[in-house]
Amino acid sequence: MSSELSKTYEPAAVEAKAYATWIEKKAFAADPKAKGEPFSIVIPPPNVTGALHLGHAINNTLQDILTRKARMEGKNSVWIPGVDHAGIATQAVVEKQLKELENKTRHDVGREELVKRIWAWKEQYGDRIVEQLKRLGCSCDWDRLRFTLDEQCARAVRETFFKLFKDGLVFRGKRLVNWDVHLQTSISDDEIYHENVKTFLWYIKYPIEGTEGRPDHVVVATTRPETMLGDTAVAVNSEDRRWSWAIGLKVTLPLTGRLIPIIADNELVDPKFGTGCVKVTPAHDPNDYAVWQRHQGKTDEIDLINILNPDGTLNENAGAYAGMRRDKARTKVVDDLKGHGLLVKEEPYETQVGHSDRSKTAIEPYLSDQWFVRMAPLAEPALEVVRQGMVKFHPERHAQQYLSWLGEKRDWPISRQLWWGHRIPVWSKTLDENARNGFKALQISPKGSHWKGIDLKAFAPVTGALSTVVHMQREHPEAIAVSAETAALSKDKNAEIPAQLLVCVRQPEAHTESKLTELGFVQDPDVLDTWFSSALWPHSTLGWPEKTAELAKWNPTSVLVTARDIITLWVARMVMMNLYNMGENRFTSKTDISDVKLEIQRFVPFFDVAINPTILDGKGERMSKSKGNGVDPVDIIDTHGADALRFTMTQMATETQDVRLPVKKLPDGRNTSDKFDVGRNFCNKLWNASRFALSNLESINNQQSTADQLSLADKWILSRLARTVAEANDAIANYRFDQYARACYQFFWNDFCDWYVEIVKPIFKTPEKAGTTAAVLAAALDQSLRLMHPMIPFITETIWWRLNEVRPSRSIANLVDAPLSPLLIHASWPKDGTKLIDEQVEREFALMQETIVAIRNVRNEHKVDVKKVVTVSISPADAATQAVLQSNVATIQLLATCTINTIASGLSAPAGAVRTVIGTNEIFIEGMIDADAEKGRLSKRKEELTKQIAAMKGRLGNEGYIAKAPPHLVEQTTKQLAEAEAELAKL
RNA sequence: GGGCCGUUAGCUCAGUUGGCUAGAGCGCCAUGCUUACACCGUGGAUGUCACAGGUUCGAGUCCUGUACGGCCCA
Repeated sequence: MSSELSKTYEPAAVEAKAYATWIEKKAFAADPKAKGEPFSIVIPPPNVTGALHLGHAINNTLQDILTRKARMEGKNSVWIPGVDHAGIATQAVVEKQLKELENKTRHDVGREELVKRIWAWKEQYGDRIVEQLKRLGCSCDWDRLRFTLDEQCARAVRETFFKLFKDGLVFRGKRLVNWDVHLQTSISDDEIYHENVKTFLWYIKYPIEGTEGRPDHVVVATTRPETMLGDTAVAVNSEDRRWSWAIGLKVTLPLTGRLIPIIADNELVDPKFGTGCVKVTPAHDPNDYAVWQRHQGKTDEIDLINILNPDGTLNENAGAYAGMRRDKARTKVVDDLKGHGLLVKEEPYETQVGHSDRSKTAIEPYLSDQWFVRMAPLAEPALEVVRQGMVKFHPERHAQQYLSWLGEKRDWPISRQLWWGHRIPVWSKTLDENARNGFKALQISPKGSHWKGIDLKAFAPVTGALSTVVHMQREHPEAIAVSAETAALSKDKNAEIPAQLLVCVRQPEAHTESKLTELGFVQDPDVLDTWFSSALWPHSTLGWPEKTAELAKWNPTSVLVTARDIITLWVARMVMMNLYNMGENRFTSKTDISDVKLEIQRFVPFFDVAINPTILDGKGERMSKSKGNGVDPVDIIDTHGADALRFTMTQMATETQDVRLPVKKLPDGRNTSDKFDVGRNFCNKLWNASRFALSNLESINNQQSTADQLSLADKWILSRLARTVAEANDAIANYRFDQYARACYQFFWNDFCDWYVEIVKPIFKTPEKAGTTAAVLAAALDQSLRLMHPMIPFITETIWWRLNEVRPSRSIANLVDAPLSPLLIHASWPKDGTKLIDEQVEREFALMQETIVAIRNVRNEHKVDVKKVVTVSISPADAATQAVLQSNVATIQLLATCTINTIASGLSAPAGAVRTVIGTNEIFIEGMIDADAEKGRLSKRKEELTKQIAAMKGRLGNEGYIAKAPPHLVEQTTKQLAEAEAELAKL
């Protein structure tokens, strides 16, 4: 299958071949009917218009680590990939293209044609991000790729909407949106830019009714005088003694003659600013709208009057100004106020005005019909599962954001004035007088703007379209649901009689839809927020509402890996919707939960939520296209390799909220960062160490993998390996990916390469004696590859193939279990080898290391030529030390380039030798040129020790310490003190 | 305005119920192409753990406050 490893590590070749092999062998394919404990992850679906960025790189690397490890552990593992249709972003891309290429707007081509074009665009470009994820090495089951707008997801969306509709959890209401009067659509906050505009601040007099000798008017200031036509109150601060007396009185609104109240609102009005009186226009200003909301249901409830048409002209509520464009109306209003002597002054003023990114026109806060999901009943169970720890955040602190946001239970606006998305499956019709009278006679009145459930019998007397719909519902209660809503928001309060009939159609069905159209019903033009479809992701991807094997096996999913900023937008909604849909509507209130605690766990979307850090540039700023500070992961894959990228990302995945990645510009204009060198260097090291091991293993004819005579180094590397496996298990179980990377790095580089490989080199010079060493070397490499595969899959897989050729059998009886597997991706995860951890061995090895380092140190300081063999004698502290050093003389001589002359206690320094001290062992190195250098070092050490001894004596002399510190620590300090004093004595 | 996070070596970050004589990688200095690897080896230098108080025998770690930076929600 493979051949020898190339002399230099070439990631591009390695990666292409490994990925192709996995695909060819269907290595990522999962089968819900296969055995094994379930493990599943659904990908946070990336935006279809997007390209892979570093956020994806880290996020998907971590998911891949979890998936690959679970797979190796023998779990029935699946990673479901998918892409998000990203409503506004995608439509904007295509609309922009339409404008550029054909100079047309969406209105020119029409809804159907635009949607067709967006699909065409998606077919052409939508796979880009998937291809990029593949280059990253993601082991997603690509046959299960989903799109939030595909048929399966659409089915789940319709089903969910229908259920919510029937349960009265979805309703239509008014809301202030950012209205683009040119494009006649609402736009989101992030599509607005603010521009400084030179205008005036106009001060207007509003006469007060019945002031009884006090000031007879208030003065309000505004930059948008025409909005006064929609004023419904004047607000003052109740603490403001200038005006508190006027609360409850009324003013006459100039030009209209309407009487509006003076109300108290301390949140809106800062008495220190301006006149202390603020006009309130709830339908045309977000702050004023908040006032309206605050006063709802209170005694000082106020009206809400919309004075605009969708095209920006004034509507009939503006009286004489109806039909004028907003700028015309402004001039006219100012003139008329002047005429009435109600304009106090005009002050030049500069203010920021929000403009639409797309049409460059000033946006208007505009009250429009929007659909909402009622949060309270859905949020409560979703809060509870997190409070109860059934869904756990990692790091834990992120649960707070989830709980506090969801705790507000603010209704979720789900409609978007777009054409690209799941269209709201509701058909509505305004009821005629006759029908309304029918309702009146039946004394049926919806509560608020929504009304749930129609008693069929009660409808018997009703005729016309209403009756037909009622019959349709009676015949097909599973297919449609009917509801009604009142007409008015404010003024028309006593008319709480259904004005609109709403029909929700469960699944697309031409017959029903045409029938409704025939009856004069019109489908809502809006589409659903993209998050509505992504909220269903953990079950819609698995086939819900069908009762599929996938759903049974893999929902709840094991873990969701995502970014911090998505906790509220997405995580919270998935929890709600999974509980609601999978729990079959049982979990919609708090009272349900206490009864069904055990049951409810089965319906969470995931058990764990792992939050990965945000990657910022070197200055701590978010990476973005406009700033040009982003690093393209694909560039890094090209220059460093995907494994290098992945290693670096893994190492950066700490528990912090964000990590910095200093960005460097390349001459060709691309961005990179030195941080990726860490990953590349590590991969290079792995590659070359493996080449070394493989070439030596090749020379061993005796493939017998028994190990009777393990050397200290053999036992040591197996002990270290066992420790590392334990560390890795721990780290990954706690989503501490950085610790996993660190453990692997340390083990492989510092222990395996720097020590074990170096020690083993001479042994292979006589292959016939290297049988045991080969067995340990092969086993160690085998386990290392398994251990690191989830993080750096390509390179480990490639080396694995070669290892399989060179030395198929790597198990060592009673020591290392290494079952053969043609592909590493399917090899078993290293067994817990904690019984191989040997403290004694590690201590002895450390003693040897310290001795070697001490000699090297002296050599370096005395500038001894690397090749020169020095003569060394050692005076060990005790017999045990002597024995250890004695039995490892060969290794010490090899790694410190020396000849050991004598090891004997009580030895005195040979004439002219430099003396150094390790603990209480004295080491004498002969033939040094400059003896002073060592003296300097030793005197520095003396100083250090003296300081430490003083500190430890101080501690031990402290009664509190002796009395309160744990005995083992006191003992330890005593021992350390004795050691330090002994060492000092030697110096 | 509310909540959360960060501030540890020149840079990027670890430091898990307080026991630290504070670590790693990069960079830096010295030295070596000893055939696995110069994307490397060997050795070395580097810190009032943001600041000010407090608790404690003992604080990078806990508490309070301040400063600076960031994020989320209003």
